[in-house]
Amino acid sequence: MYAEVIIDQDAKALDKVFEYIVPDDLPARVGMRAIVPFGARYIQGFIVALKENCDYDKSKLRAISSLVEDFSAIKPEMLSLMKFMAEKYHLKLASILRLFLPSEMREGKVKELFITKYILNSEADTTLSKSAKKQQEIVDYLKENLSATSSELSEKFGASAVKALAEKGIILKQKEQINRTPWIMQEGFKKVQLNPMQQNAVDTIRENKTYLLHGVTGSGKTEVYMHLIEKELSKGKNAIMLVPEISLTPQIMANFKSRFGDSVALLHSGLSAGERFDEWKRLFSGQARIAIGARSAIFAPLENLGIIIIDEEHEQSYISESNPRYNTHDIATFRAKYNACPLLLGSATPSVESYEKAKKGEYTLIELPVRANGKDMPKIQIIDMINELRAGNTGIFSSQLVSDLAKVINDKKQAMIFINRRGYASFMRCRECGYIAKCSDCDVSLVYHREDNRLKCHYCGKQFKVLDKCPQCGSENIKQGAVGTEKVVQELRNIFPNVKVLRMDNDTTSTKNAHQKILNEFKNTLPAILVGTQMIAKGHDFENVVLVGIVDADQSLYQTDYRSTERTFQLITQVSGRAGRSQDEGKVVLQTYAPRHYVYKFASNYDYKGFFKKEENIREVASFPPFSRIIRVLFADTDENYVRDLLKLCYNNAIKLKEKYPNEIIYMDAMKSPIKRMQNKFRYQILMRVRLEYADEIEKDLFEIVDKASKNSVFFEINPQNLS
DNA sequence: AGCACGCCGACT
DNA sequence: GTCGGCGTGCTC
Repeated sequence: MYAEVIIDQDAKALDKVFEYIVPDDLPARVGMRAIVPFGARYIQGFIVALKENCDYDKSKLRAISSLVEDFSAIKPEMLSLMKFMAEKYHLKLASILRLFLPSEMREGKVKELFITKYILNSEADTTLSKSAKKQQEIVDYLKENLSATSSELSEKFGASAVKALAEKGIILKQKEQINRTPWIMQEGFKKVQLNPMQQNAVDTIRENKTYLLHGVTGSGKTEVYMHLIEKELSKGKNAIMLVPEISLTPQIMANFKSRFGDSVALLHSGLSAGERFDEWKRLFSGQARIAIGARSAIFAPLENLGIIIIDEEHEQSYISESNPRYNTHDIATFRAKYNACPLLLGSATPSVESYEKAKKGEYTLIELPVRANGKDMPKIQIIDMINELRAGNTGIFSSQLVSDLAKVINDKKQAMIFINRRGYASFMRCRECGYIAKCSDCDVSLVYHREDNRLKCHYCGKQFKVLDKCPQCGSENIKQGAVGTEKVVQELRNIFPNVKVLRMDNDTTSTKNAHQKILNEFKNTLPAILVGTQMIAKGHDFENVVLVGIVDADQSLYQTDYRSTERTFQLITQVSGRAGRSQDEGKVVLQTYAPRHYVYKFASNYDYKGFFKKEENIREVASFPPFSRIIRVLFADTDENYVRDLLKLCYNNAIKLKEKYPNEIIYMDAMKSPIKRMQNKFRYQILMRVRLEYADEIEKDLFEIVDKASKNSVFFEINPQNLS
């Protein structure tokens, strides 16, 4: 018997199958980890196939030395998934397999998945010498209790006595798989009665299809998820539910725990490596049957899936941006298909990509158009900041926002101020007329680069001189810049010196429980103002928040990628949902320098469909995804000359694709990456935008060209989230 | 990734 | 003369 083995090393030269002889007495099975001789040393590998014949030169074959565990850590589904991912993302096999195992099991670490128990050997003579007191105690103990775990015995009577008895054959080792605990619904949670629309959603979602659940904020999507999971569990199936990391708040986790008890495994960033492994183990052994977690939970070692749910499906965090790069939607689609189960994507603001698929019939659209509590969404008032400027207000806050804040404080209520600041890119804007510097070729905003004092397009690499005069109105008051959280807090304290102002952003939440601390303090203070970034946008329901201020909404609008408008819409909708959660009517004040931009019109009316239609049209006309595909090949290495040469070589070959696909390649160029150096690696890239019809073929050709030229240092990205 | 083999410079 | 620099190539 021969085995195909993938060496557990993340190197391109080793990214292939190696063949080994399986010794006759070795109980090797597909999916097991094995130790194999490799060159001059022994290393770990994964057995991905077993076969009767070998393809490699027989005389050169060596034999597997040993197995790491006596079970298959990689299940058949995951091996298929590995092939799928390798093909789709052009990733190394070993780097994919590593995603499937918790870090505790990585690189030689052997983990017990079974409890070792001891029982008395009924055939052995149990008479012991009088001096062996401890051993006698163990025998008596086992007579009483029939079996005990090895750790229990060692702890009570000492490891040496256990060992001695085992050697004499008086007690026997037994490996017992961790018991599958039946799913028991826990008491102590109130089962919510679904409204007819929710019930309809639950009833509809049962086929092996992808469903897009478009439910407005507060429409009770989570209840639908819970009912669906319950339904599948009662059929004996298992479930995966993905949520953005940020929504894995303690309250939400407690909710699921009380509802599903021990059958739920929660995978969140707060777990230590050991805890993470324990949860993995519970899923692997069938003890836990629901995996809830952020992106990587899609790789949960569950079989027999009954449903996969992706909540807030539009969230960026579902796309892995560091290698191995993958898109959770693709993985979920694969697993749902493999398990012949439904895939449910839920969102109040679906991504344009997903909604487009629903429109084309690829996904089945289900809508929850009303809030479960029957309340309207808070009213959104758009404030034209250019008018404020003209009126002589050069501050951060509009007079409307200041007076609304004053009222909130007077009423002893709370407000949230949301600052839309993502990344460090900043754009150049005319303070008089609101003009934004844009690329002449790409219709995306230019980014100001301080080092060389130039404006650059992150899509095509084209550079422009910094403007000293607005080309639209001639004003010289044109600057680049964004407002920071600190500045907002400072100004609030100036205006309202006696009011508690809390700040929540990356800087203030770096320590472990800072997050919760700030939220608790906010919750217990009346009146109070919470200032924050994306972080405060979701999940937290404070019943006393009656006002939400969005300062500088344009920040995400003028970021340099085609998804920025979409993101702005999503953000406004999400942030607005924070106001007026209880009996009081809420209000949102949205400040912008571009009040007539379509995104504000649609967002302020909560008109997702209208927004989608407009956005879809723009993308189609401009040939951006989902009507095209963006391919980015990133070259990164510590040796700048090496990467530059590599880029040149690849580009010179890739340019020939233009002849092969004259009408399919919309755009193609090579350039330095916007962030030229990262982690001591110099970064260059080839950027392409191609039509969908031949996108797969072009991608494949590109893979081939790059593979031929390089041993390493190359990463591929499809429709990247950002181009840094 | 590691490790061996291999062909040119300054050292006991 | 040789110890060792790391370039190139291979590992089933």
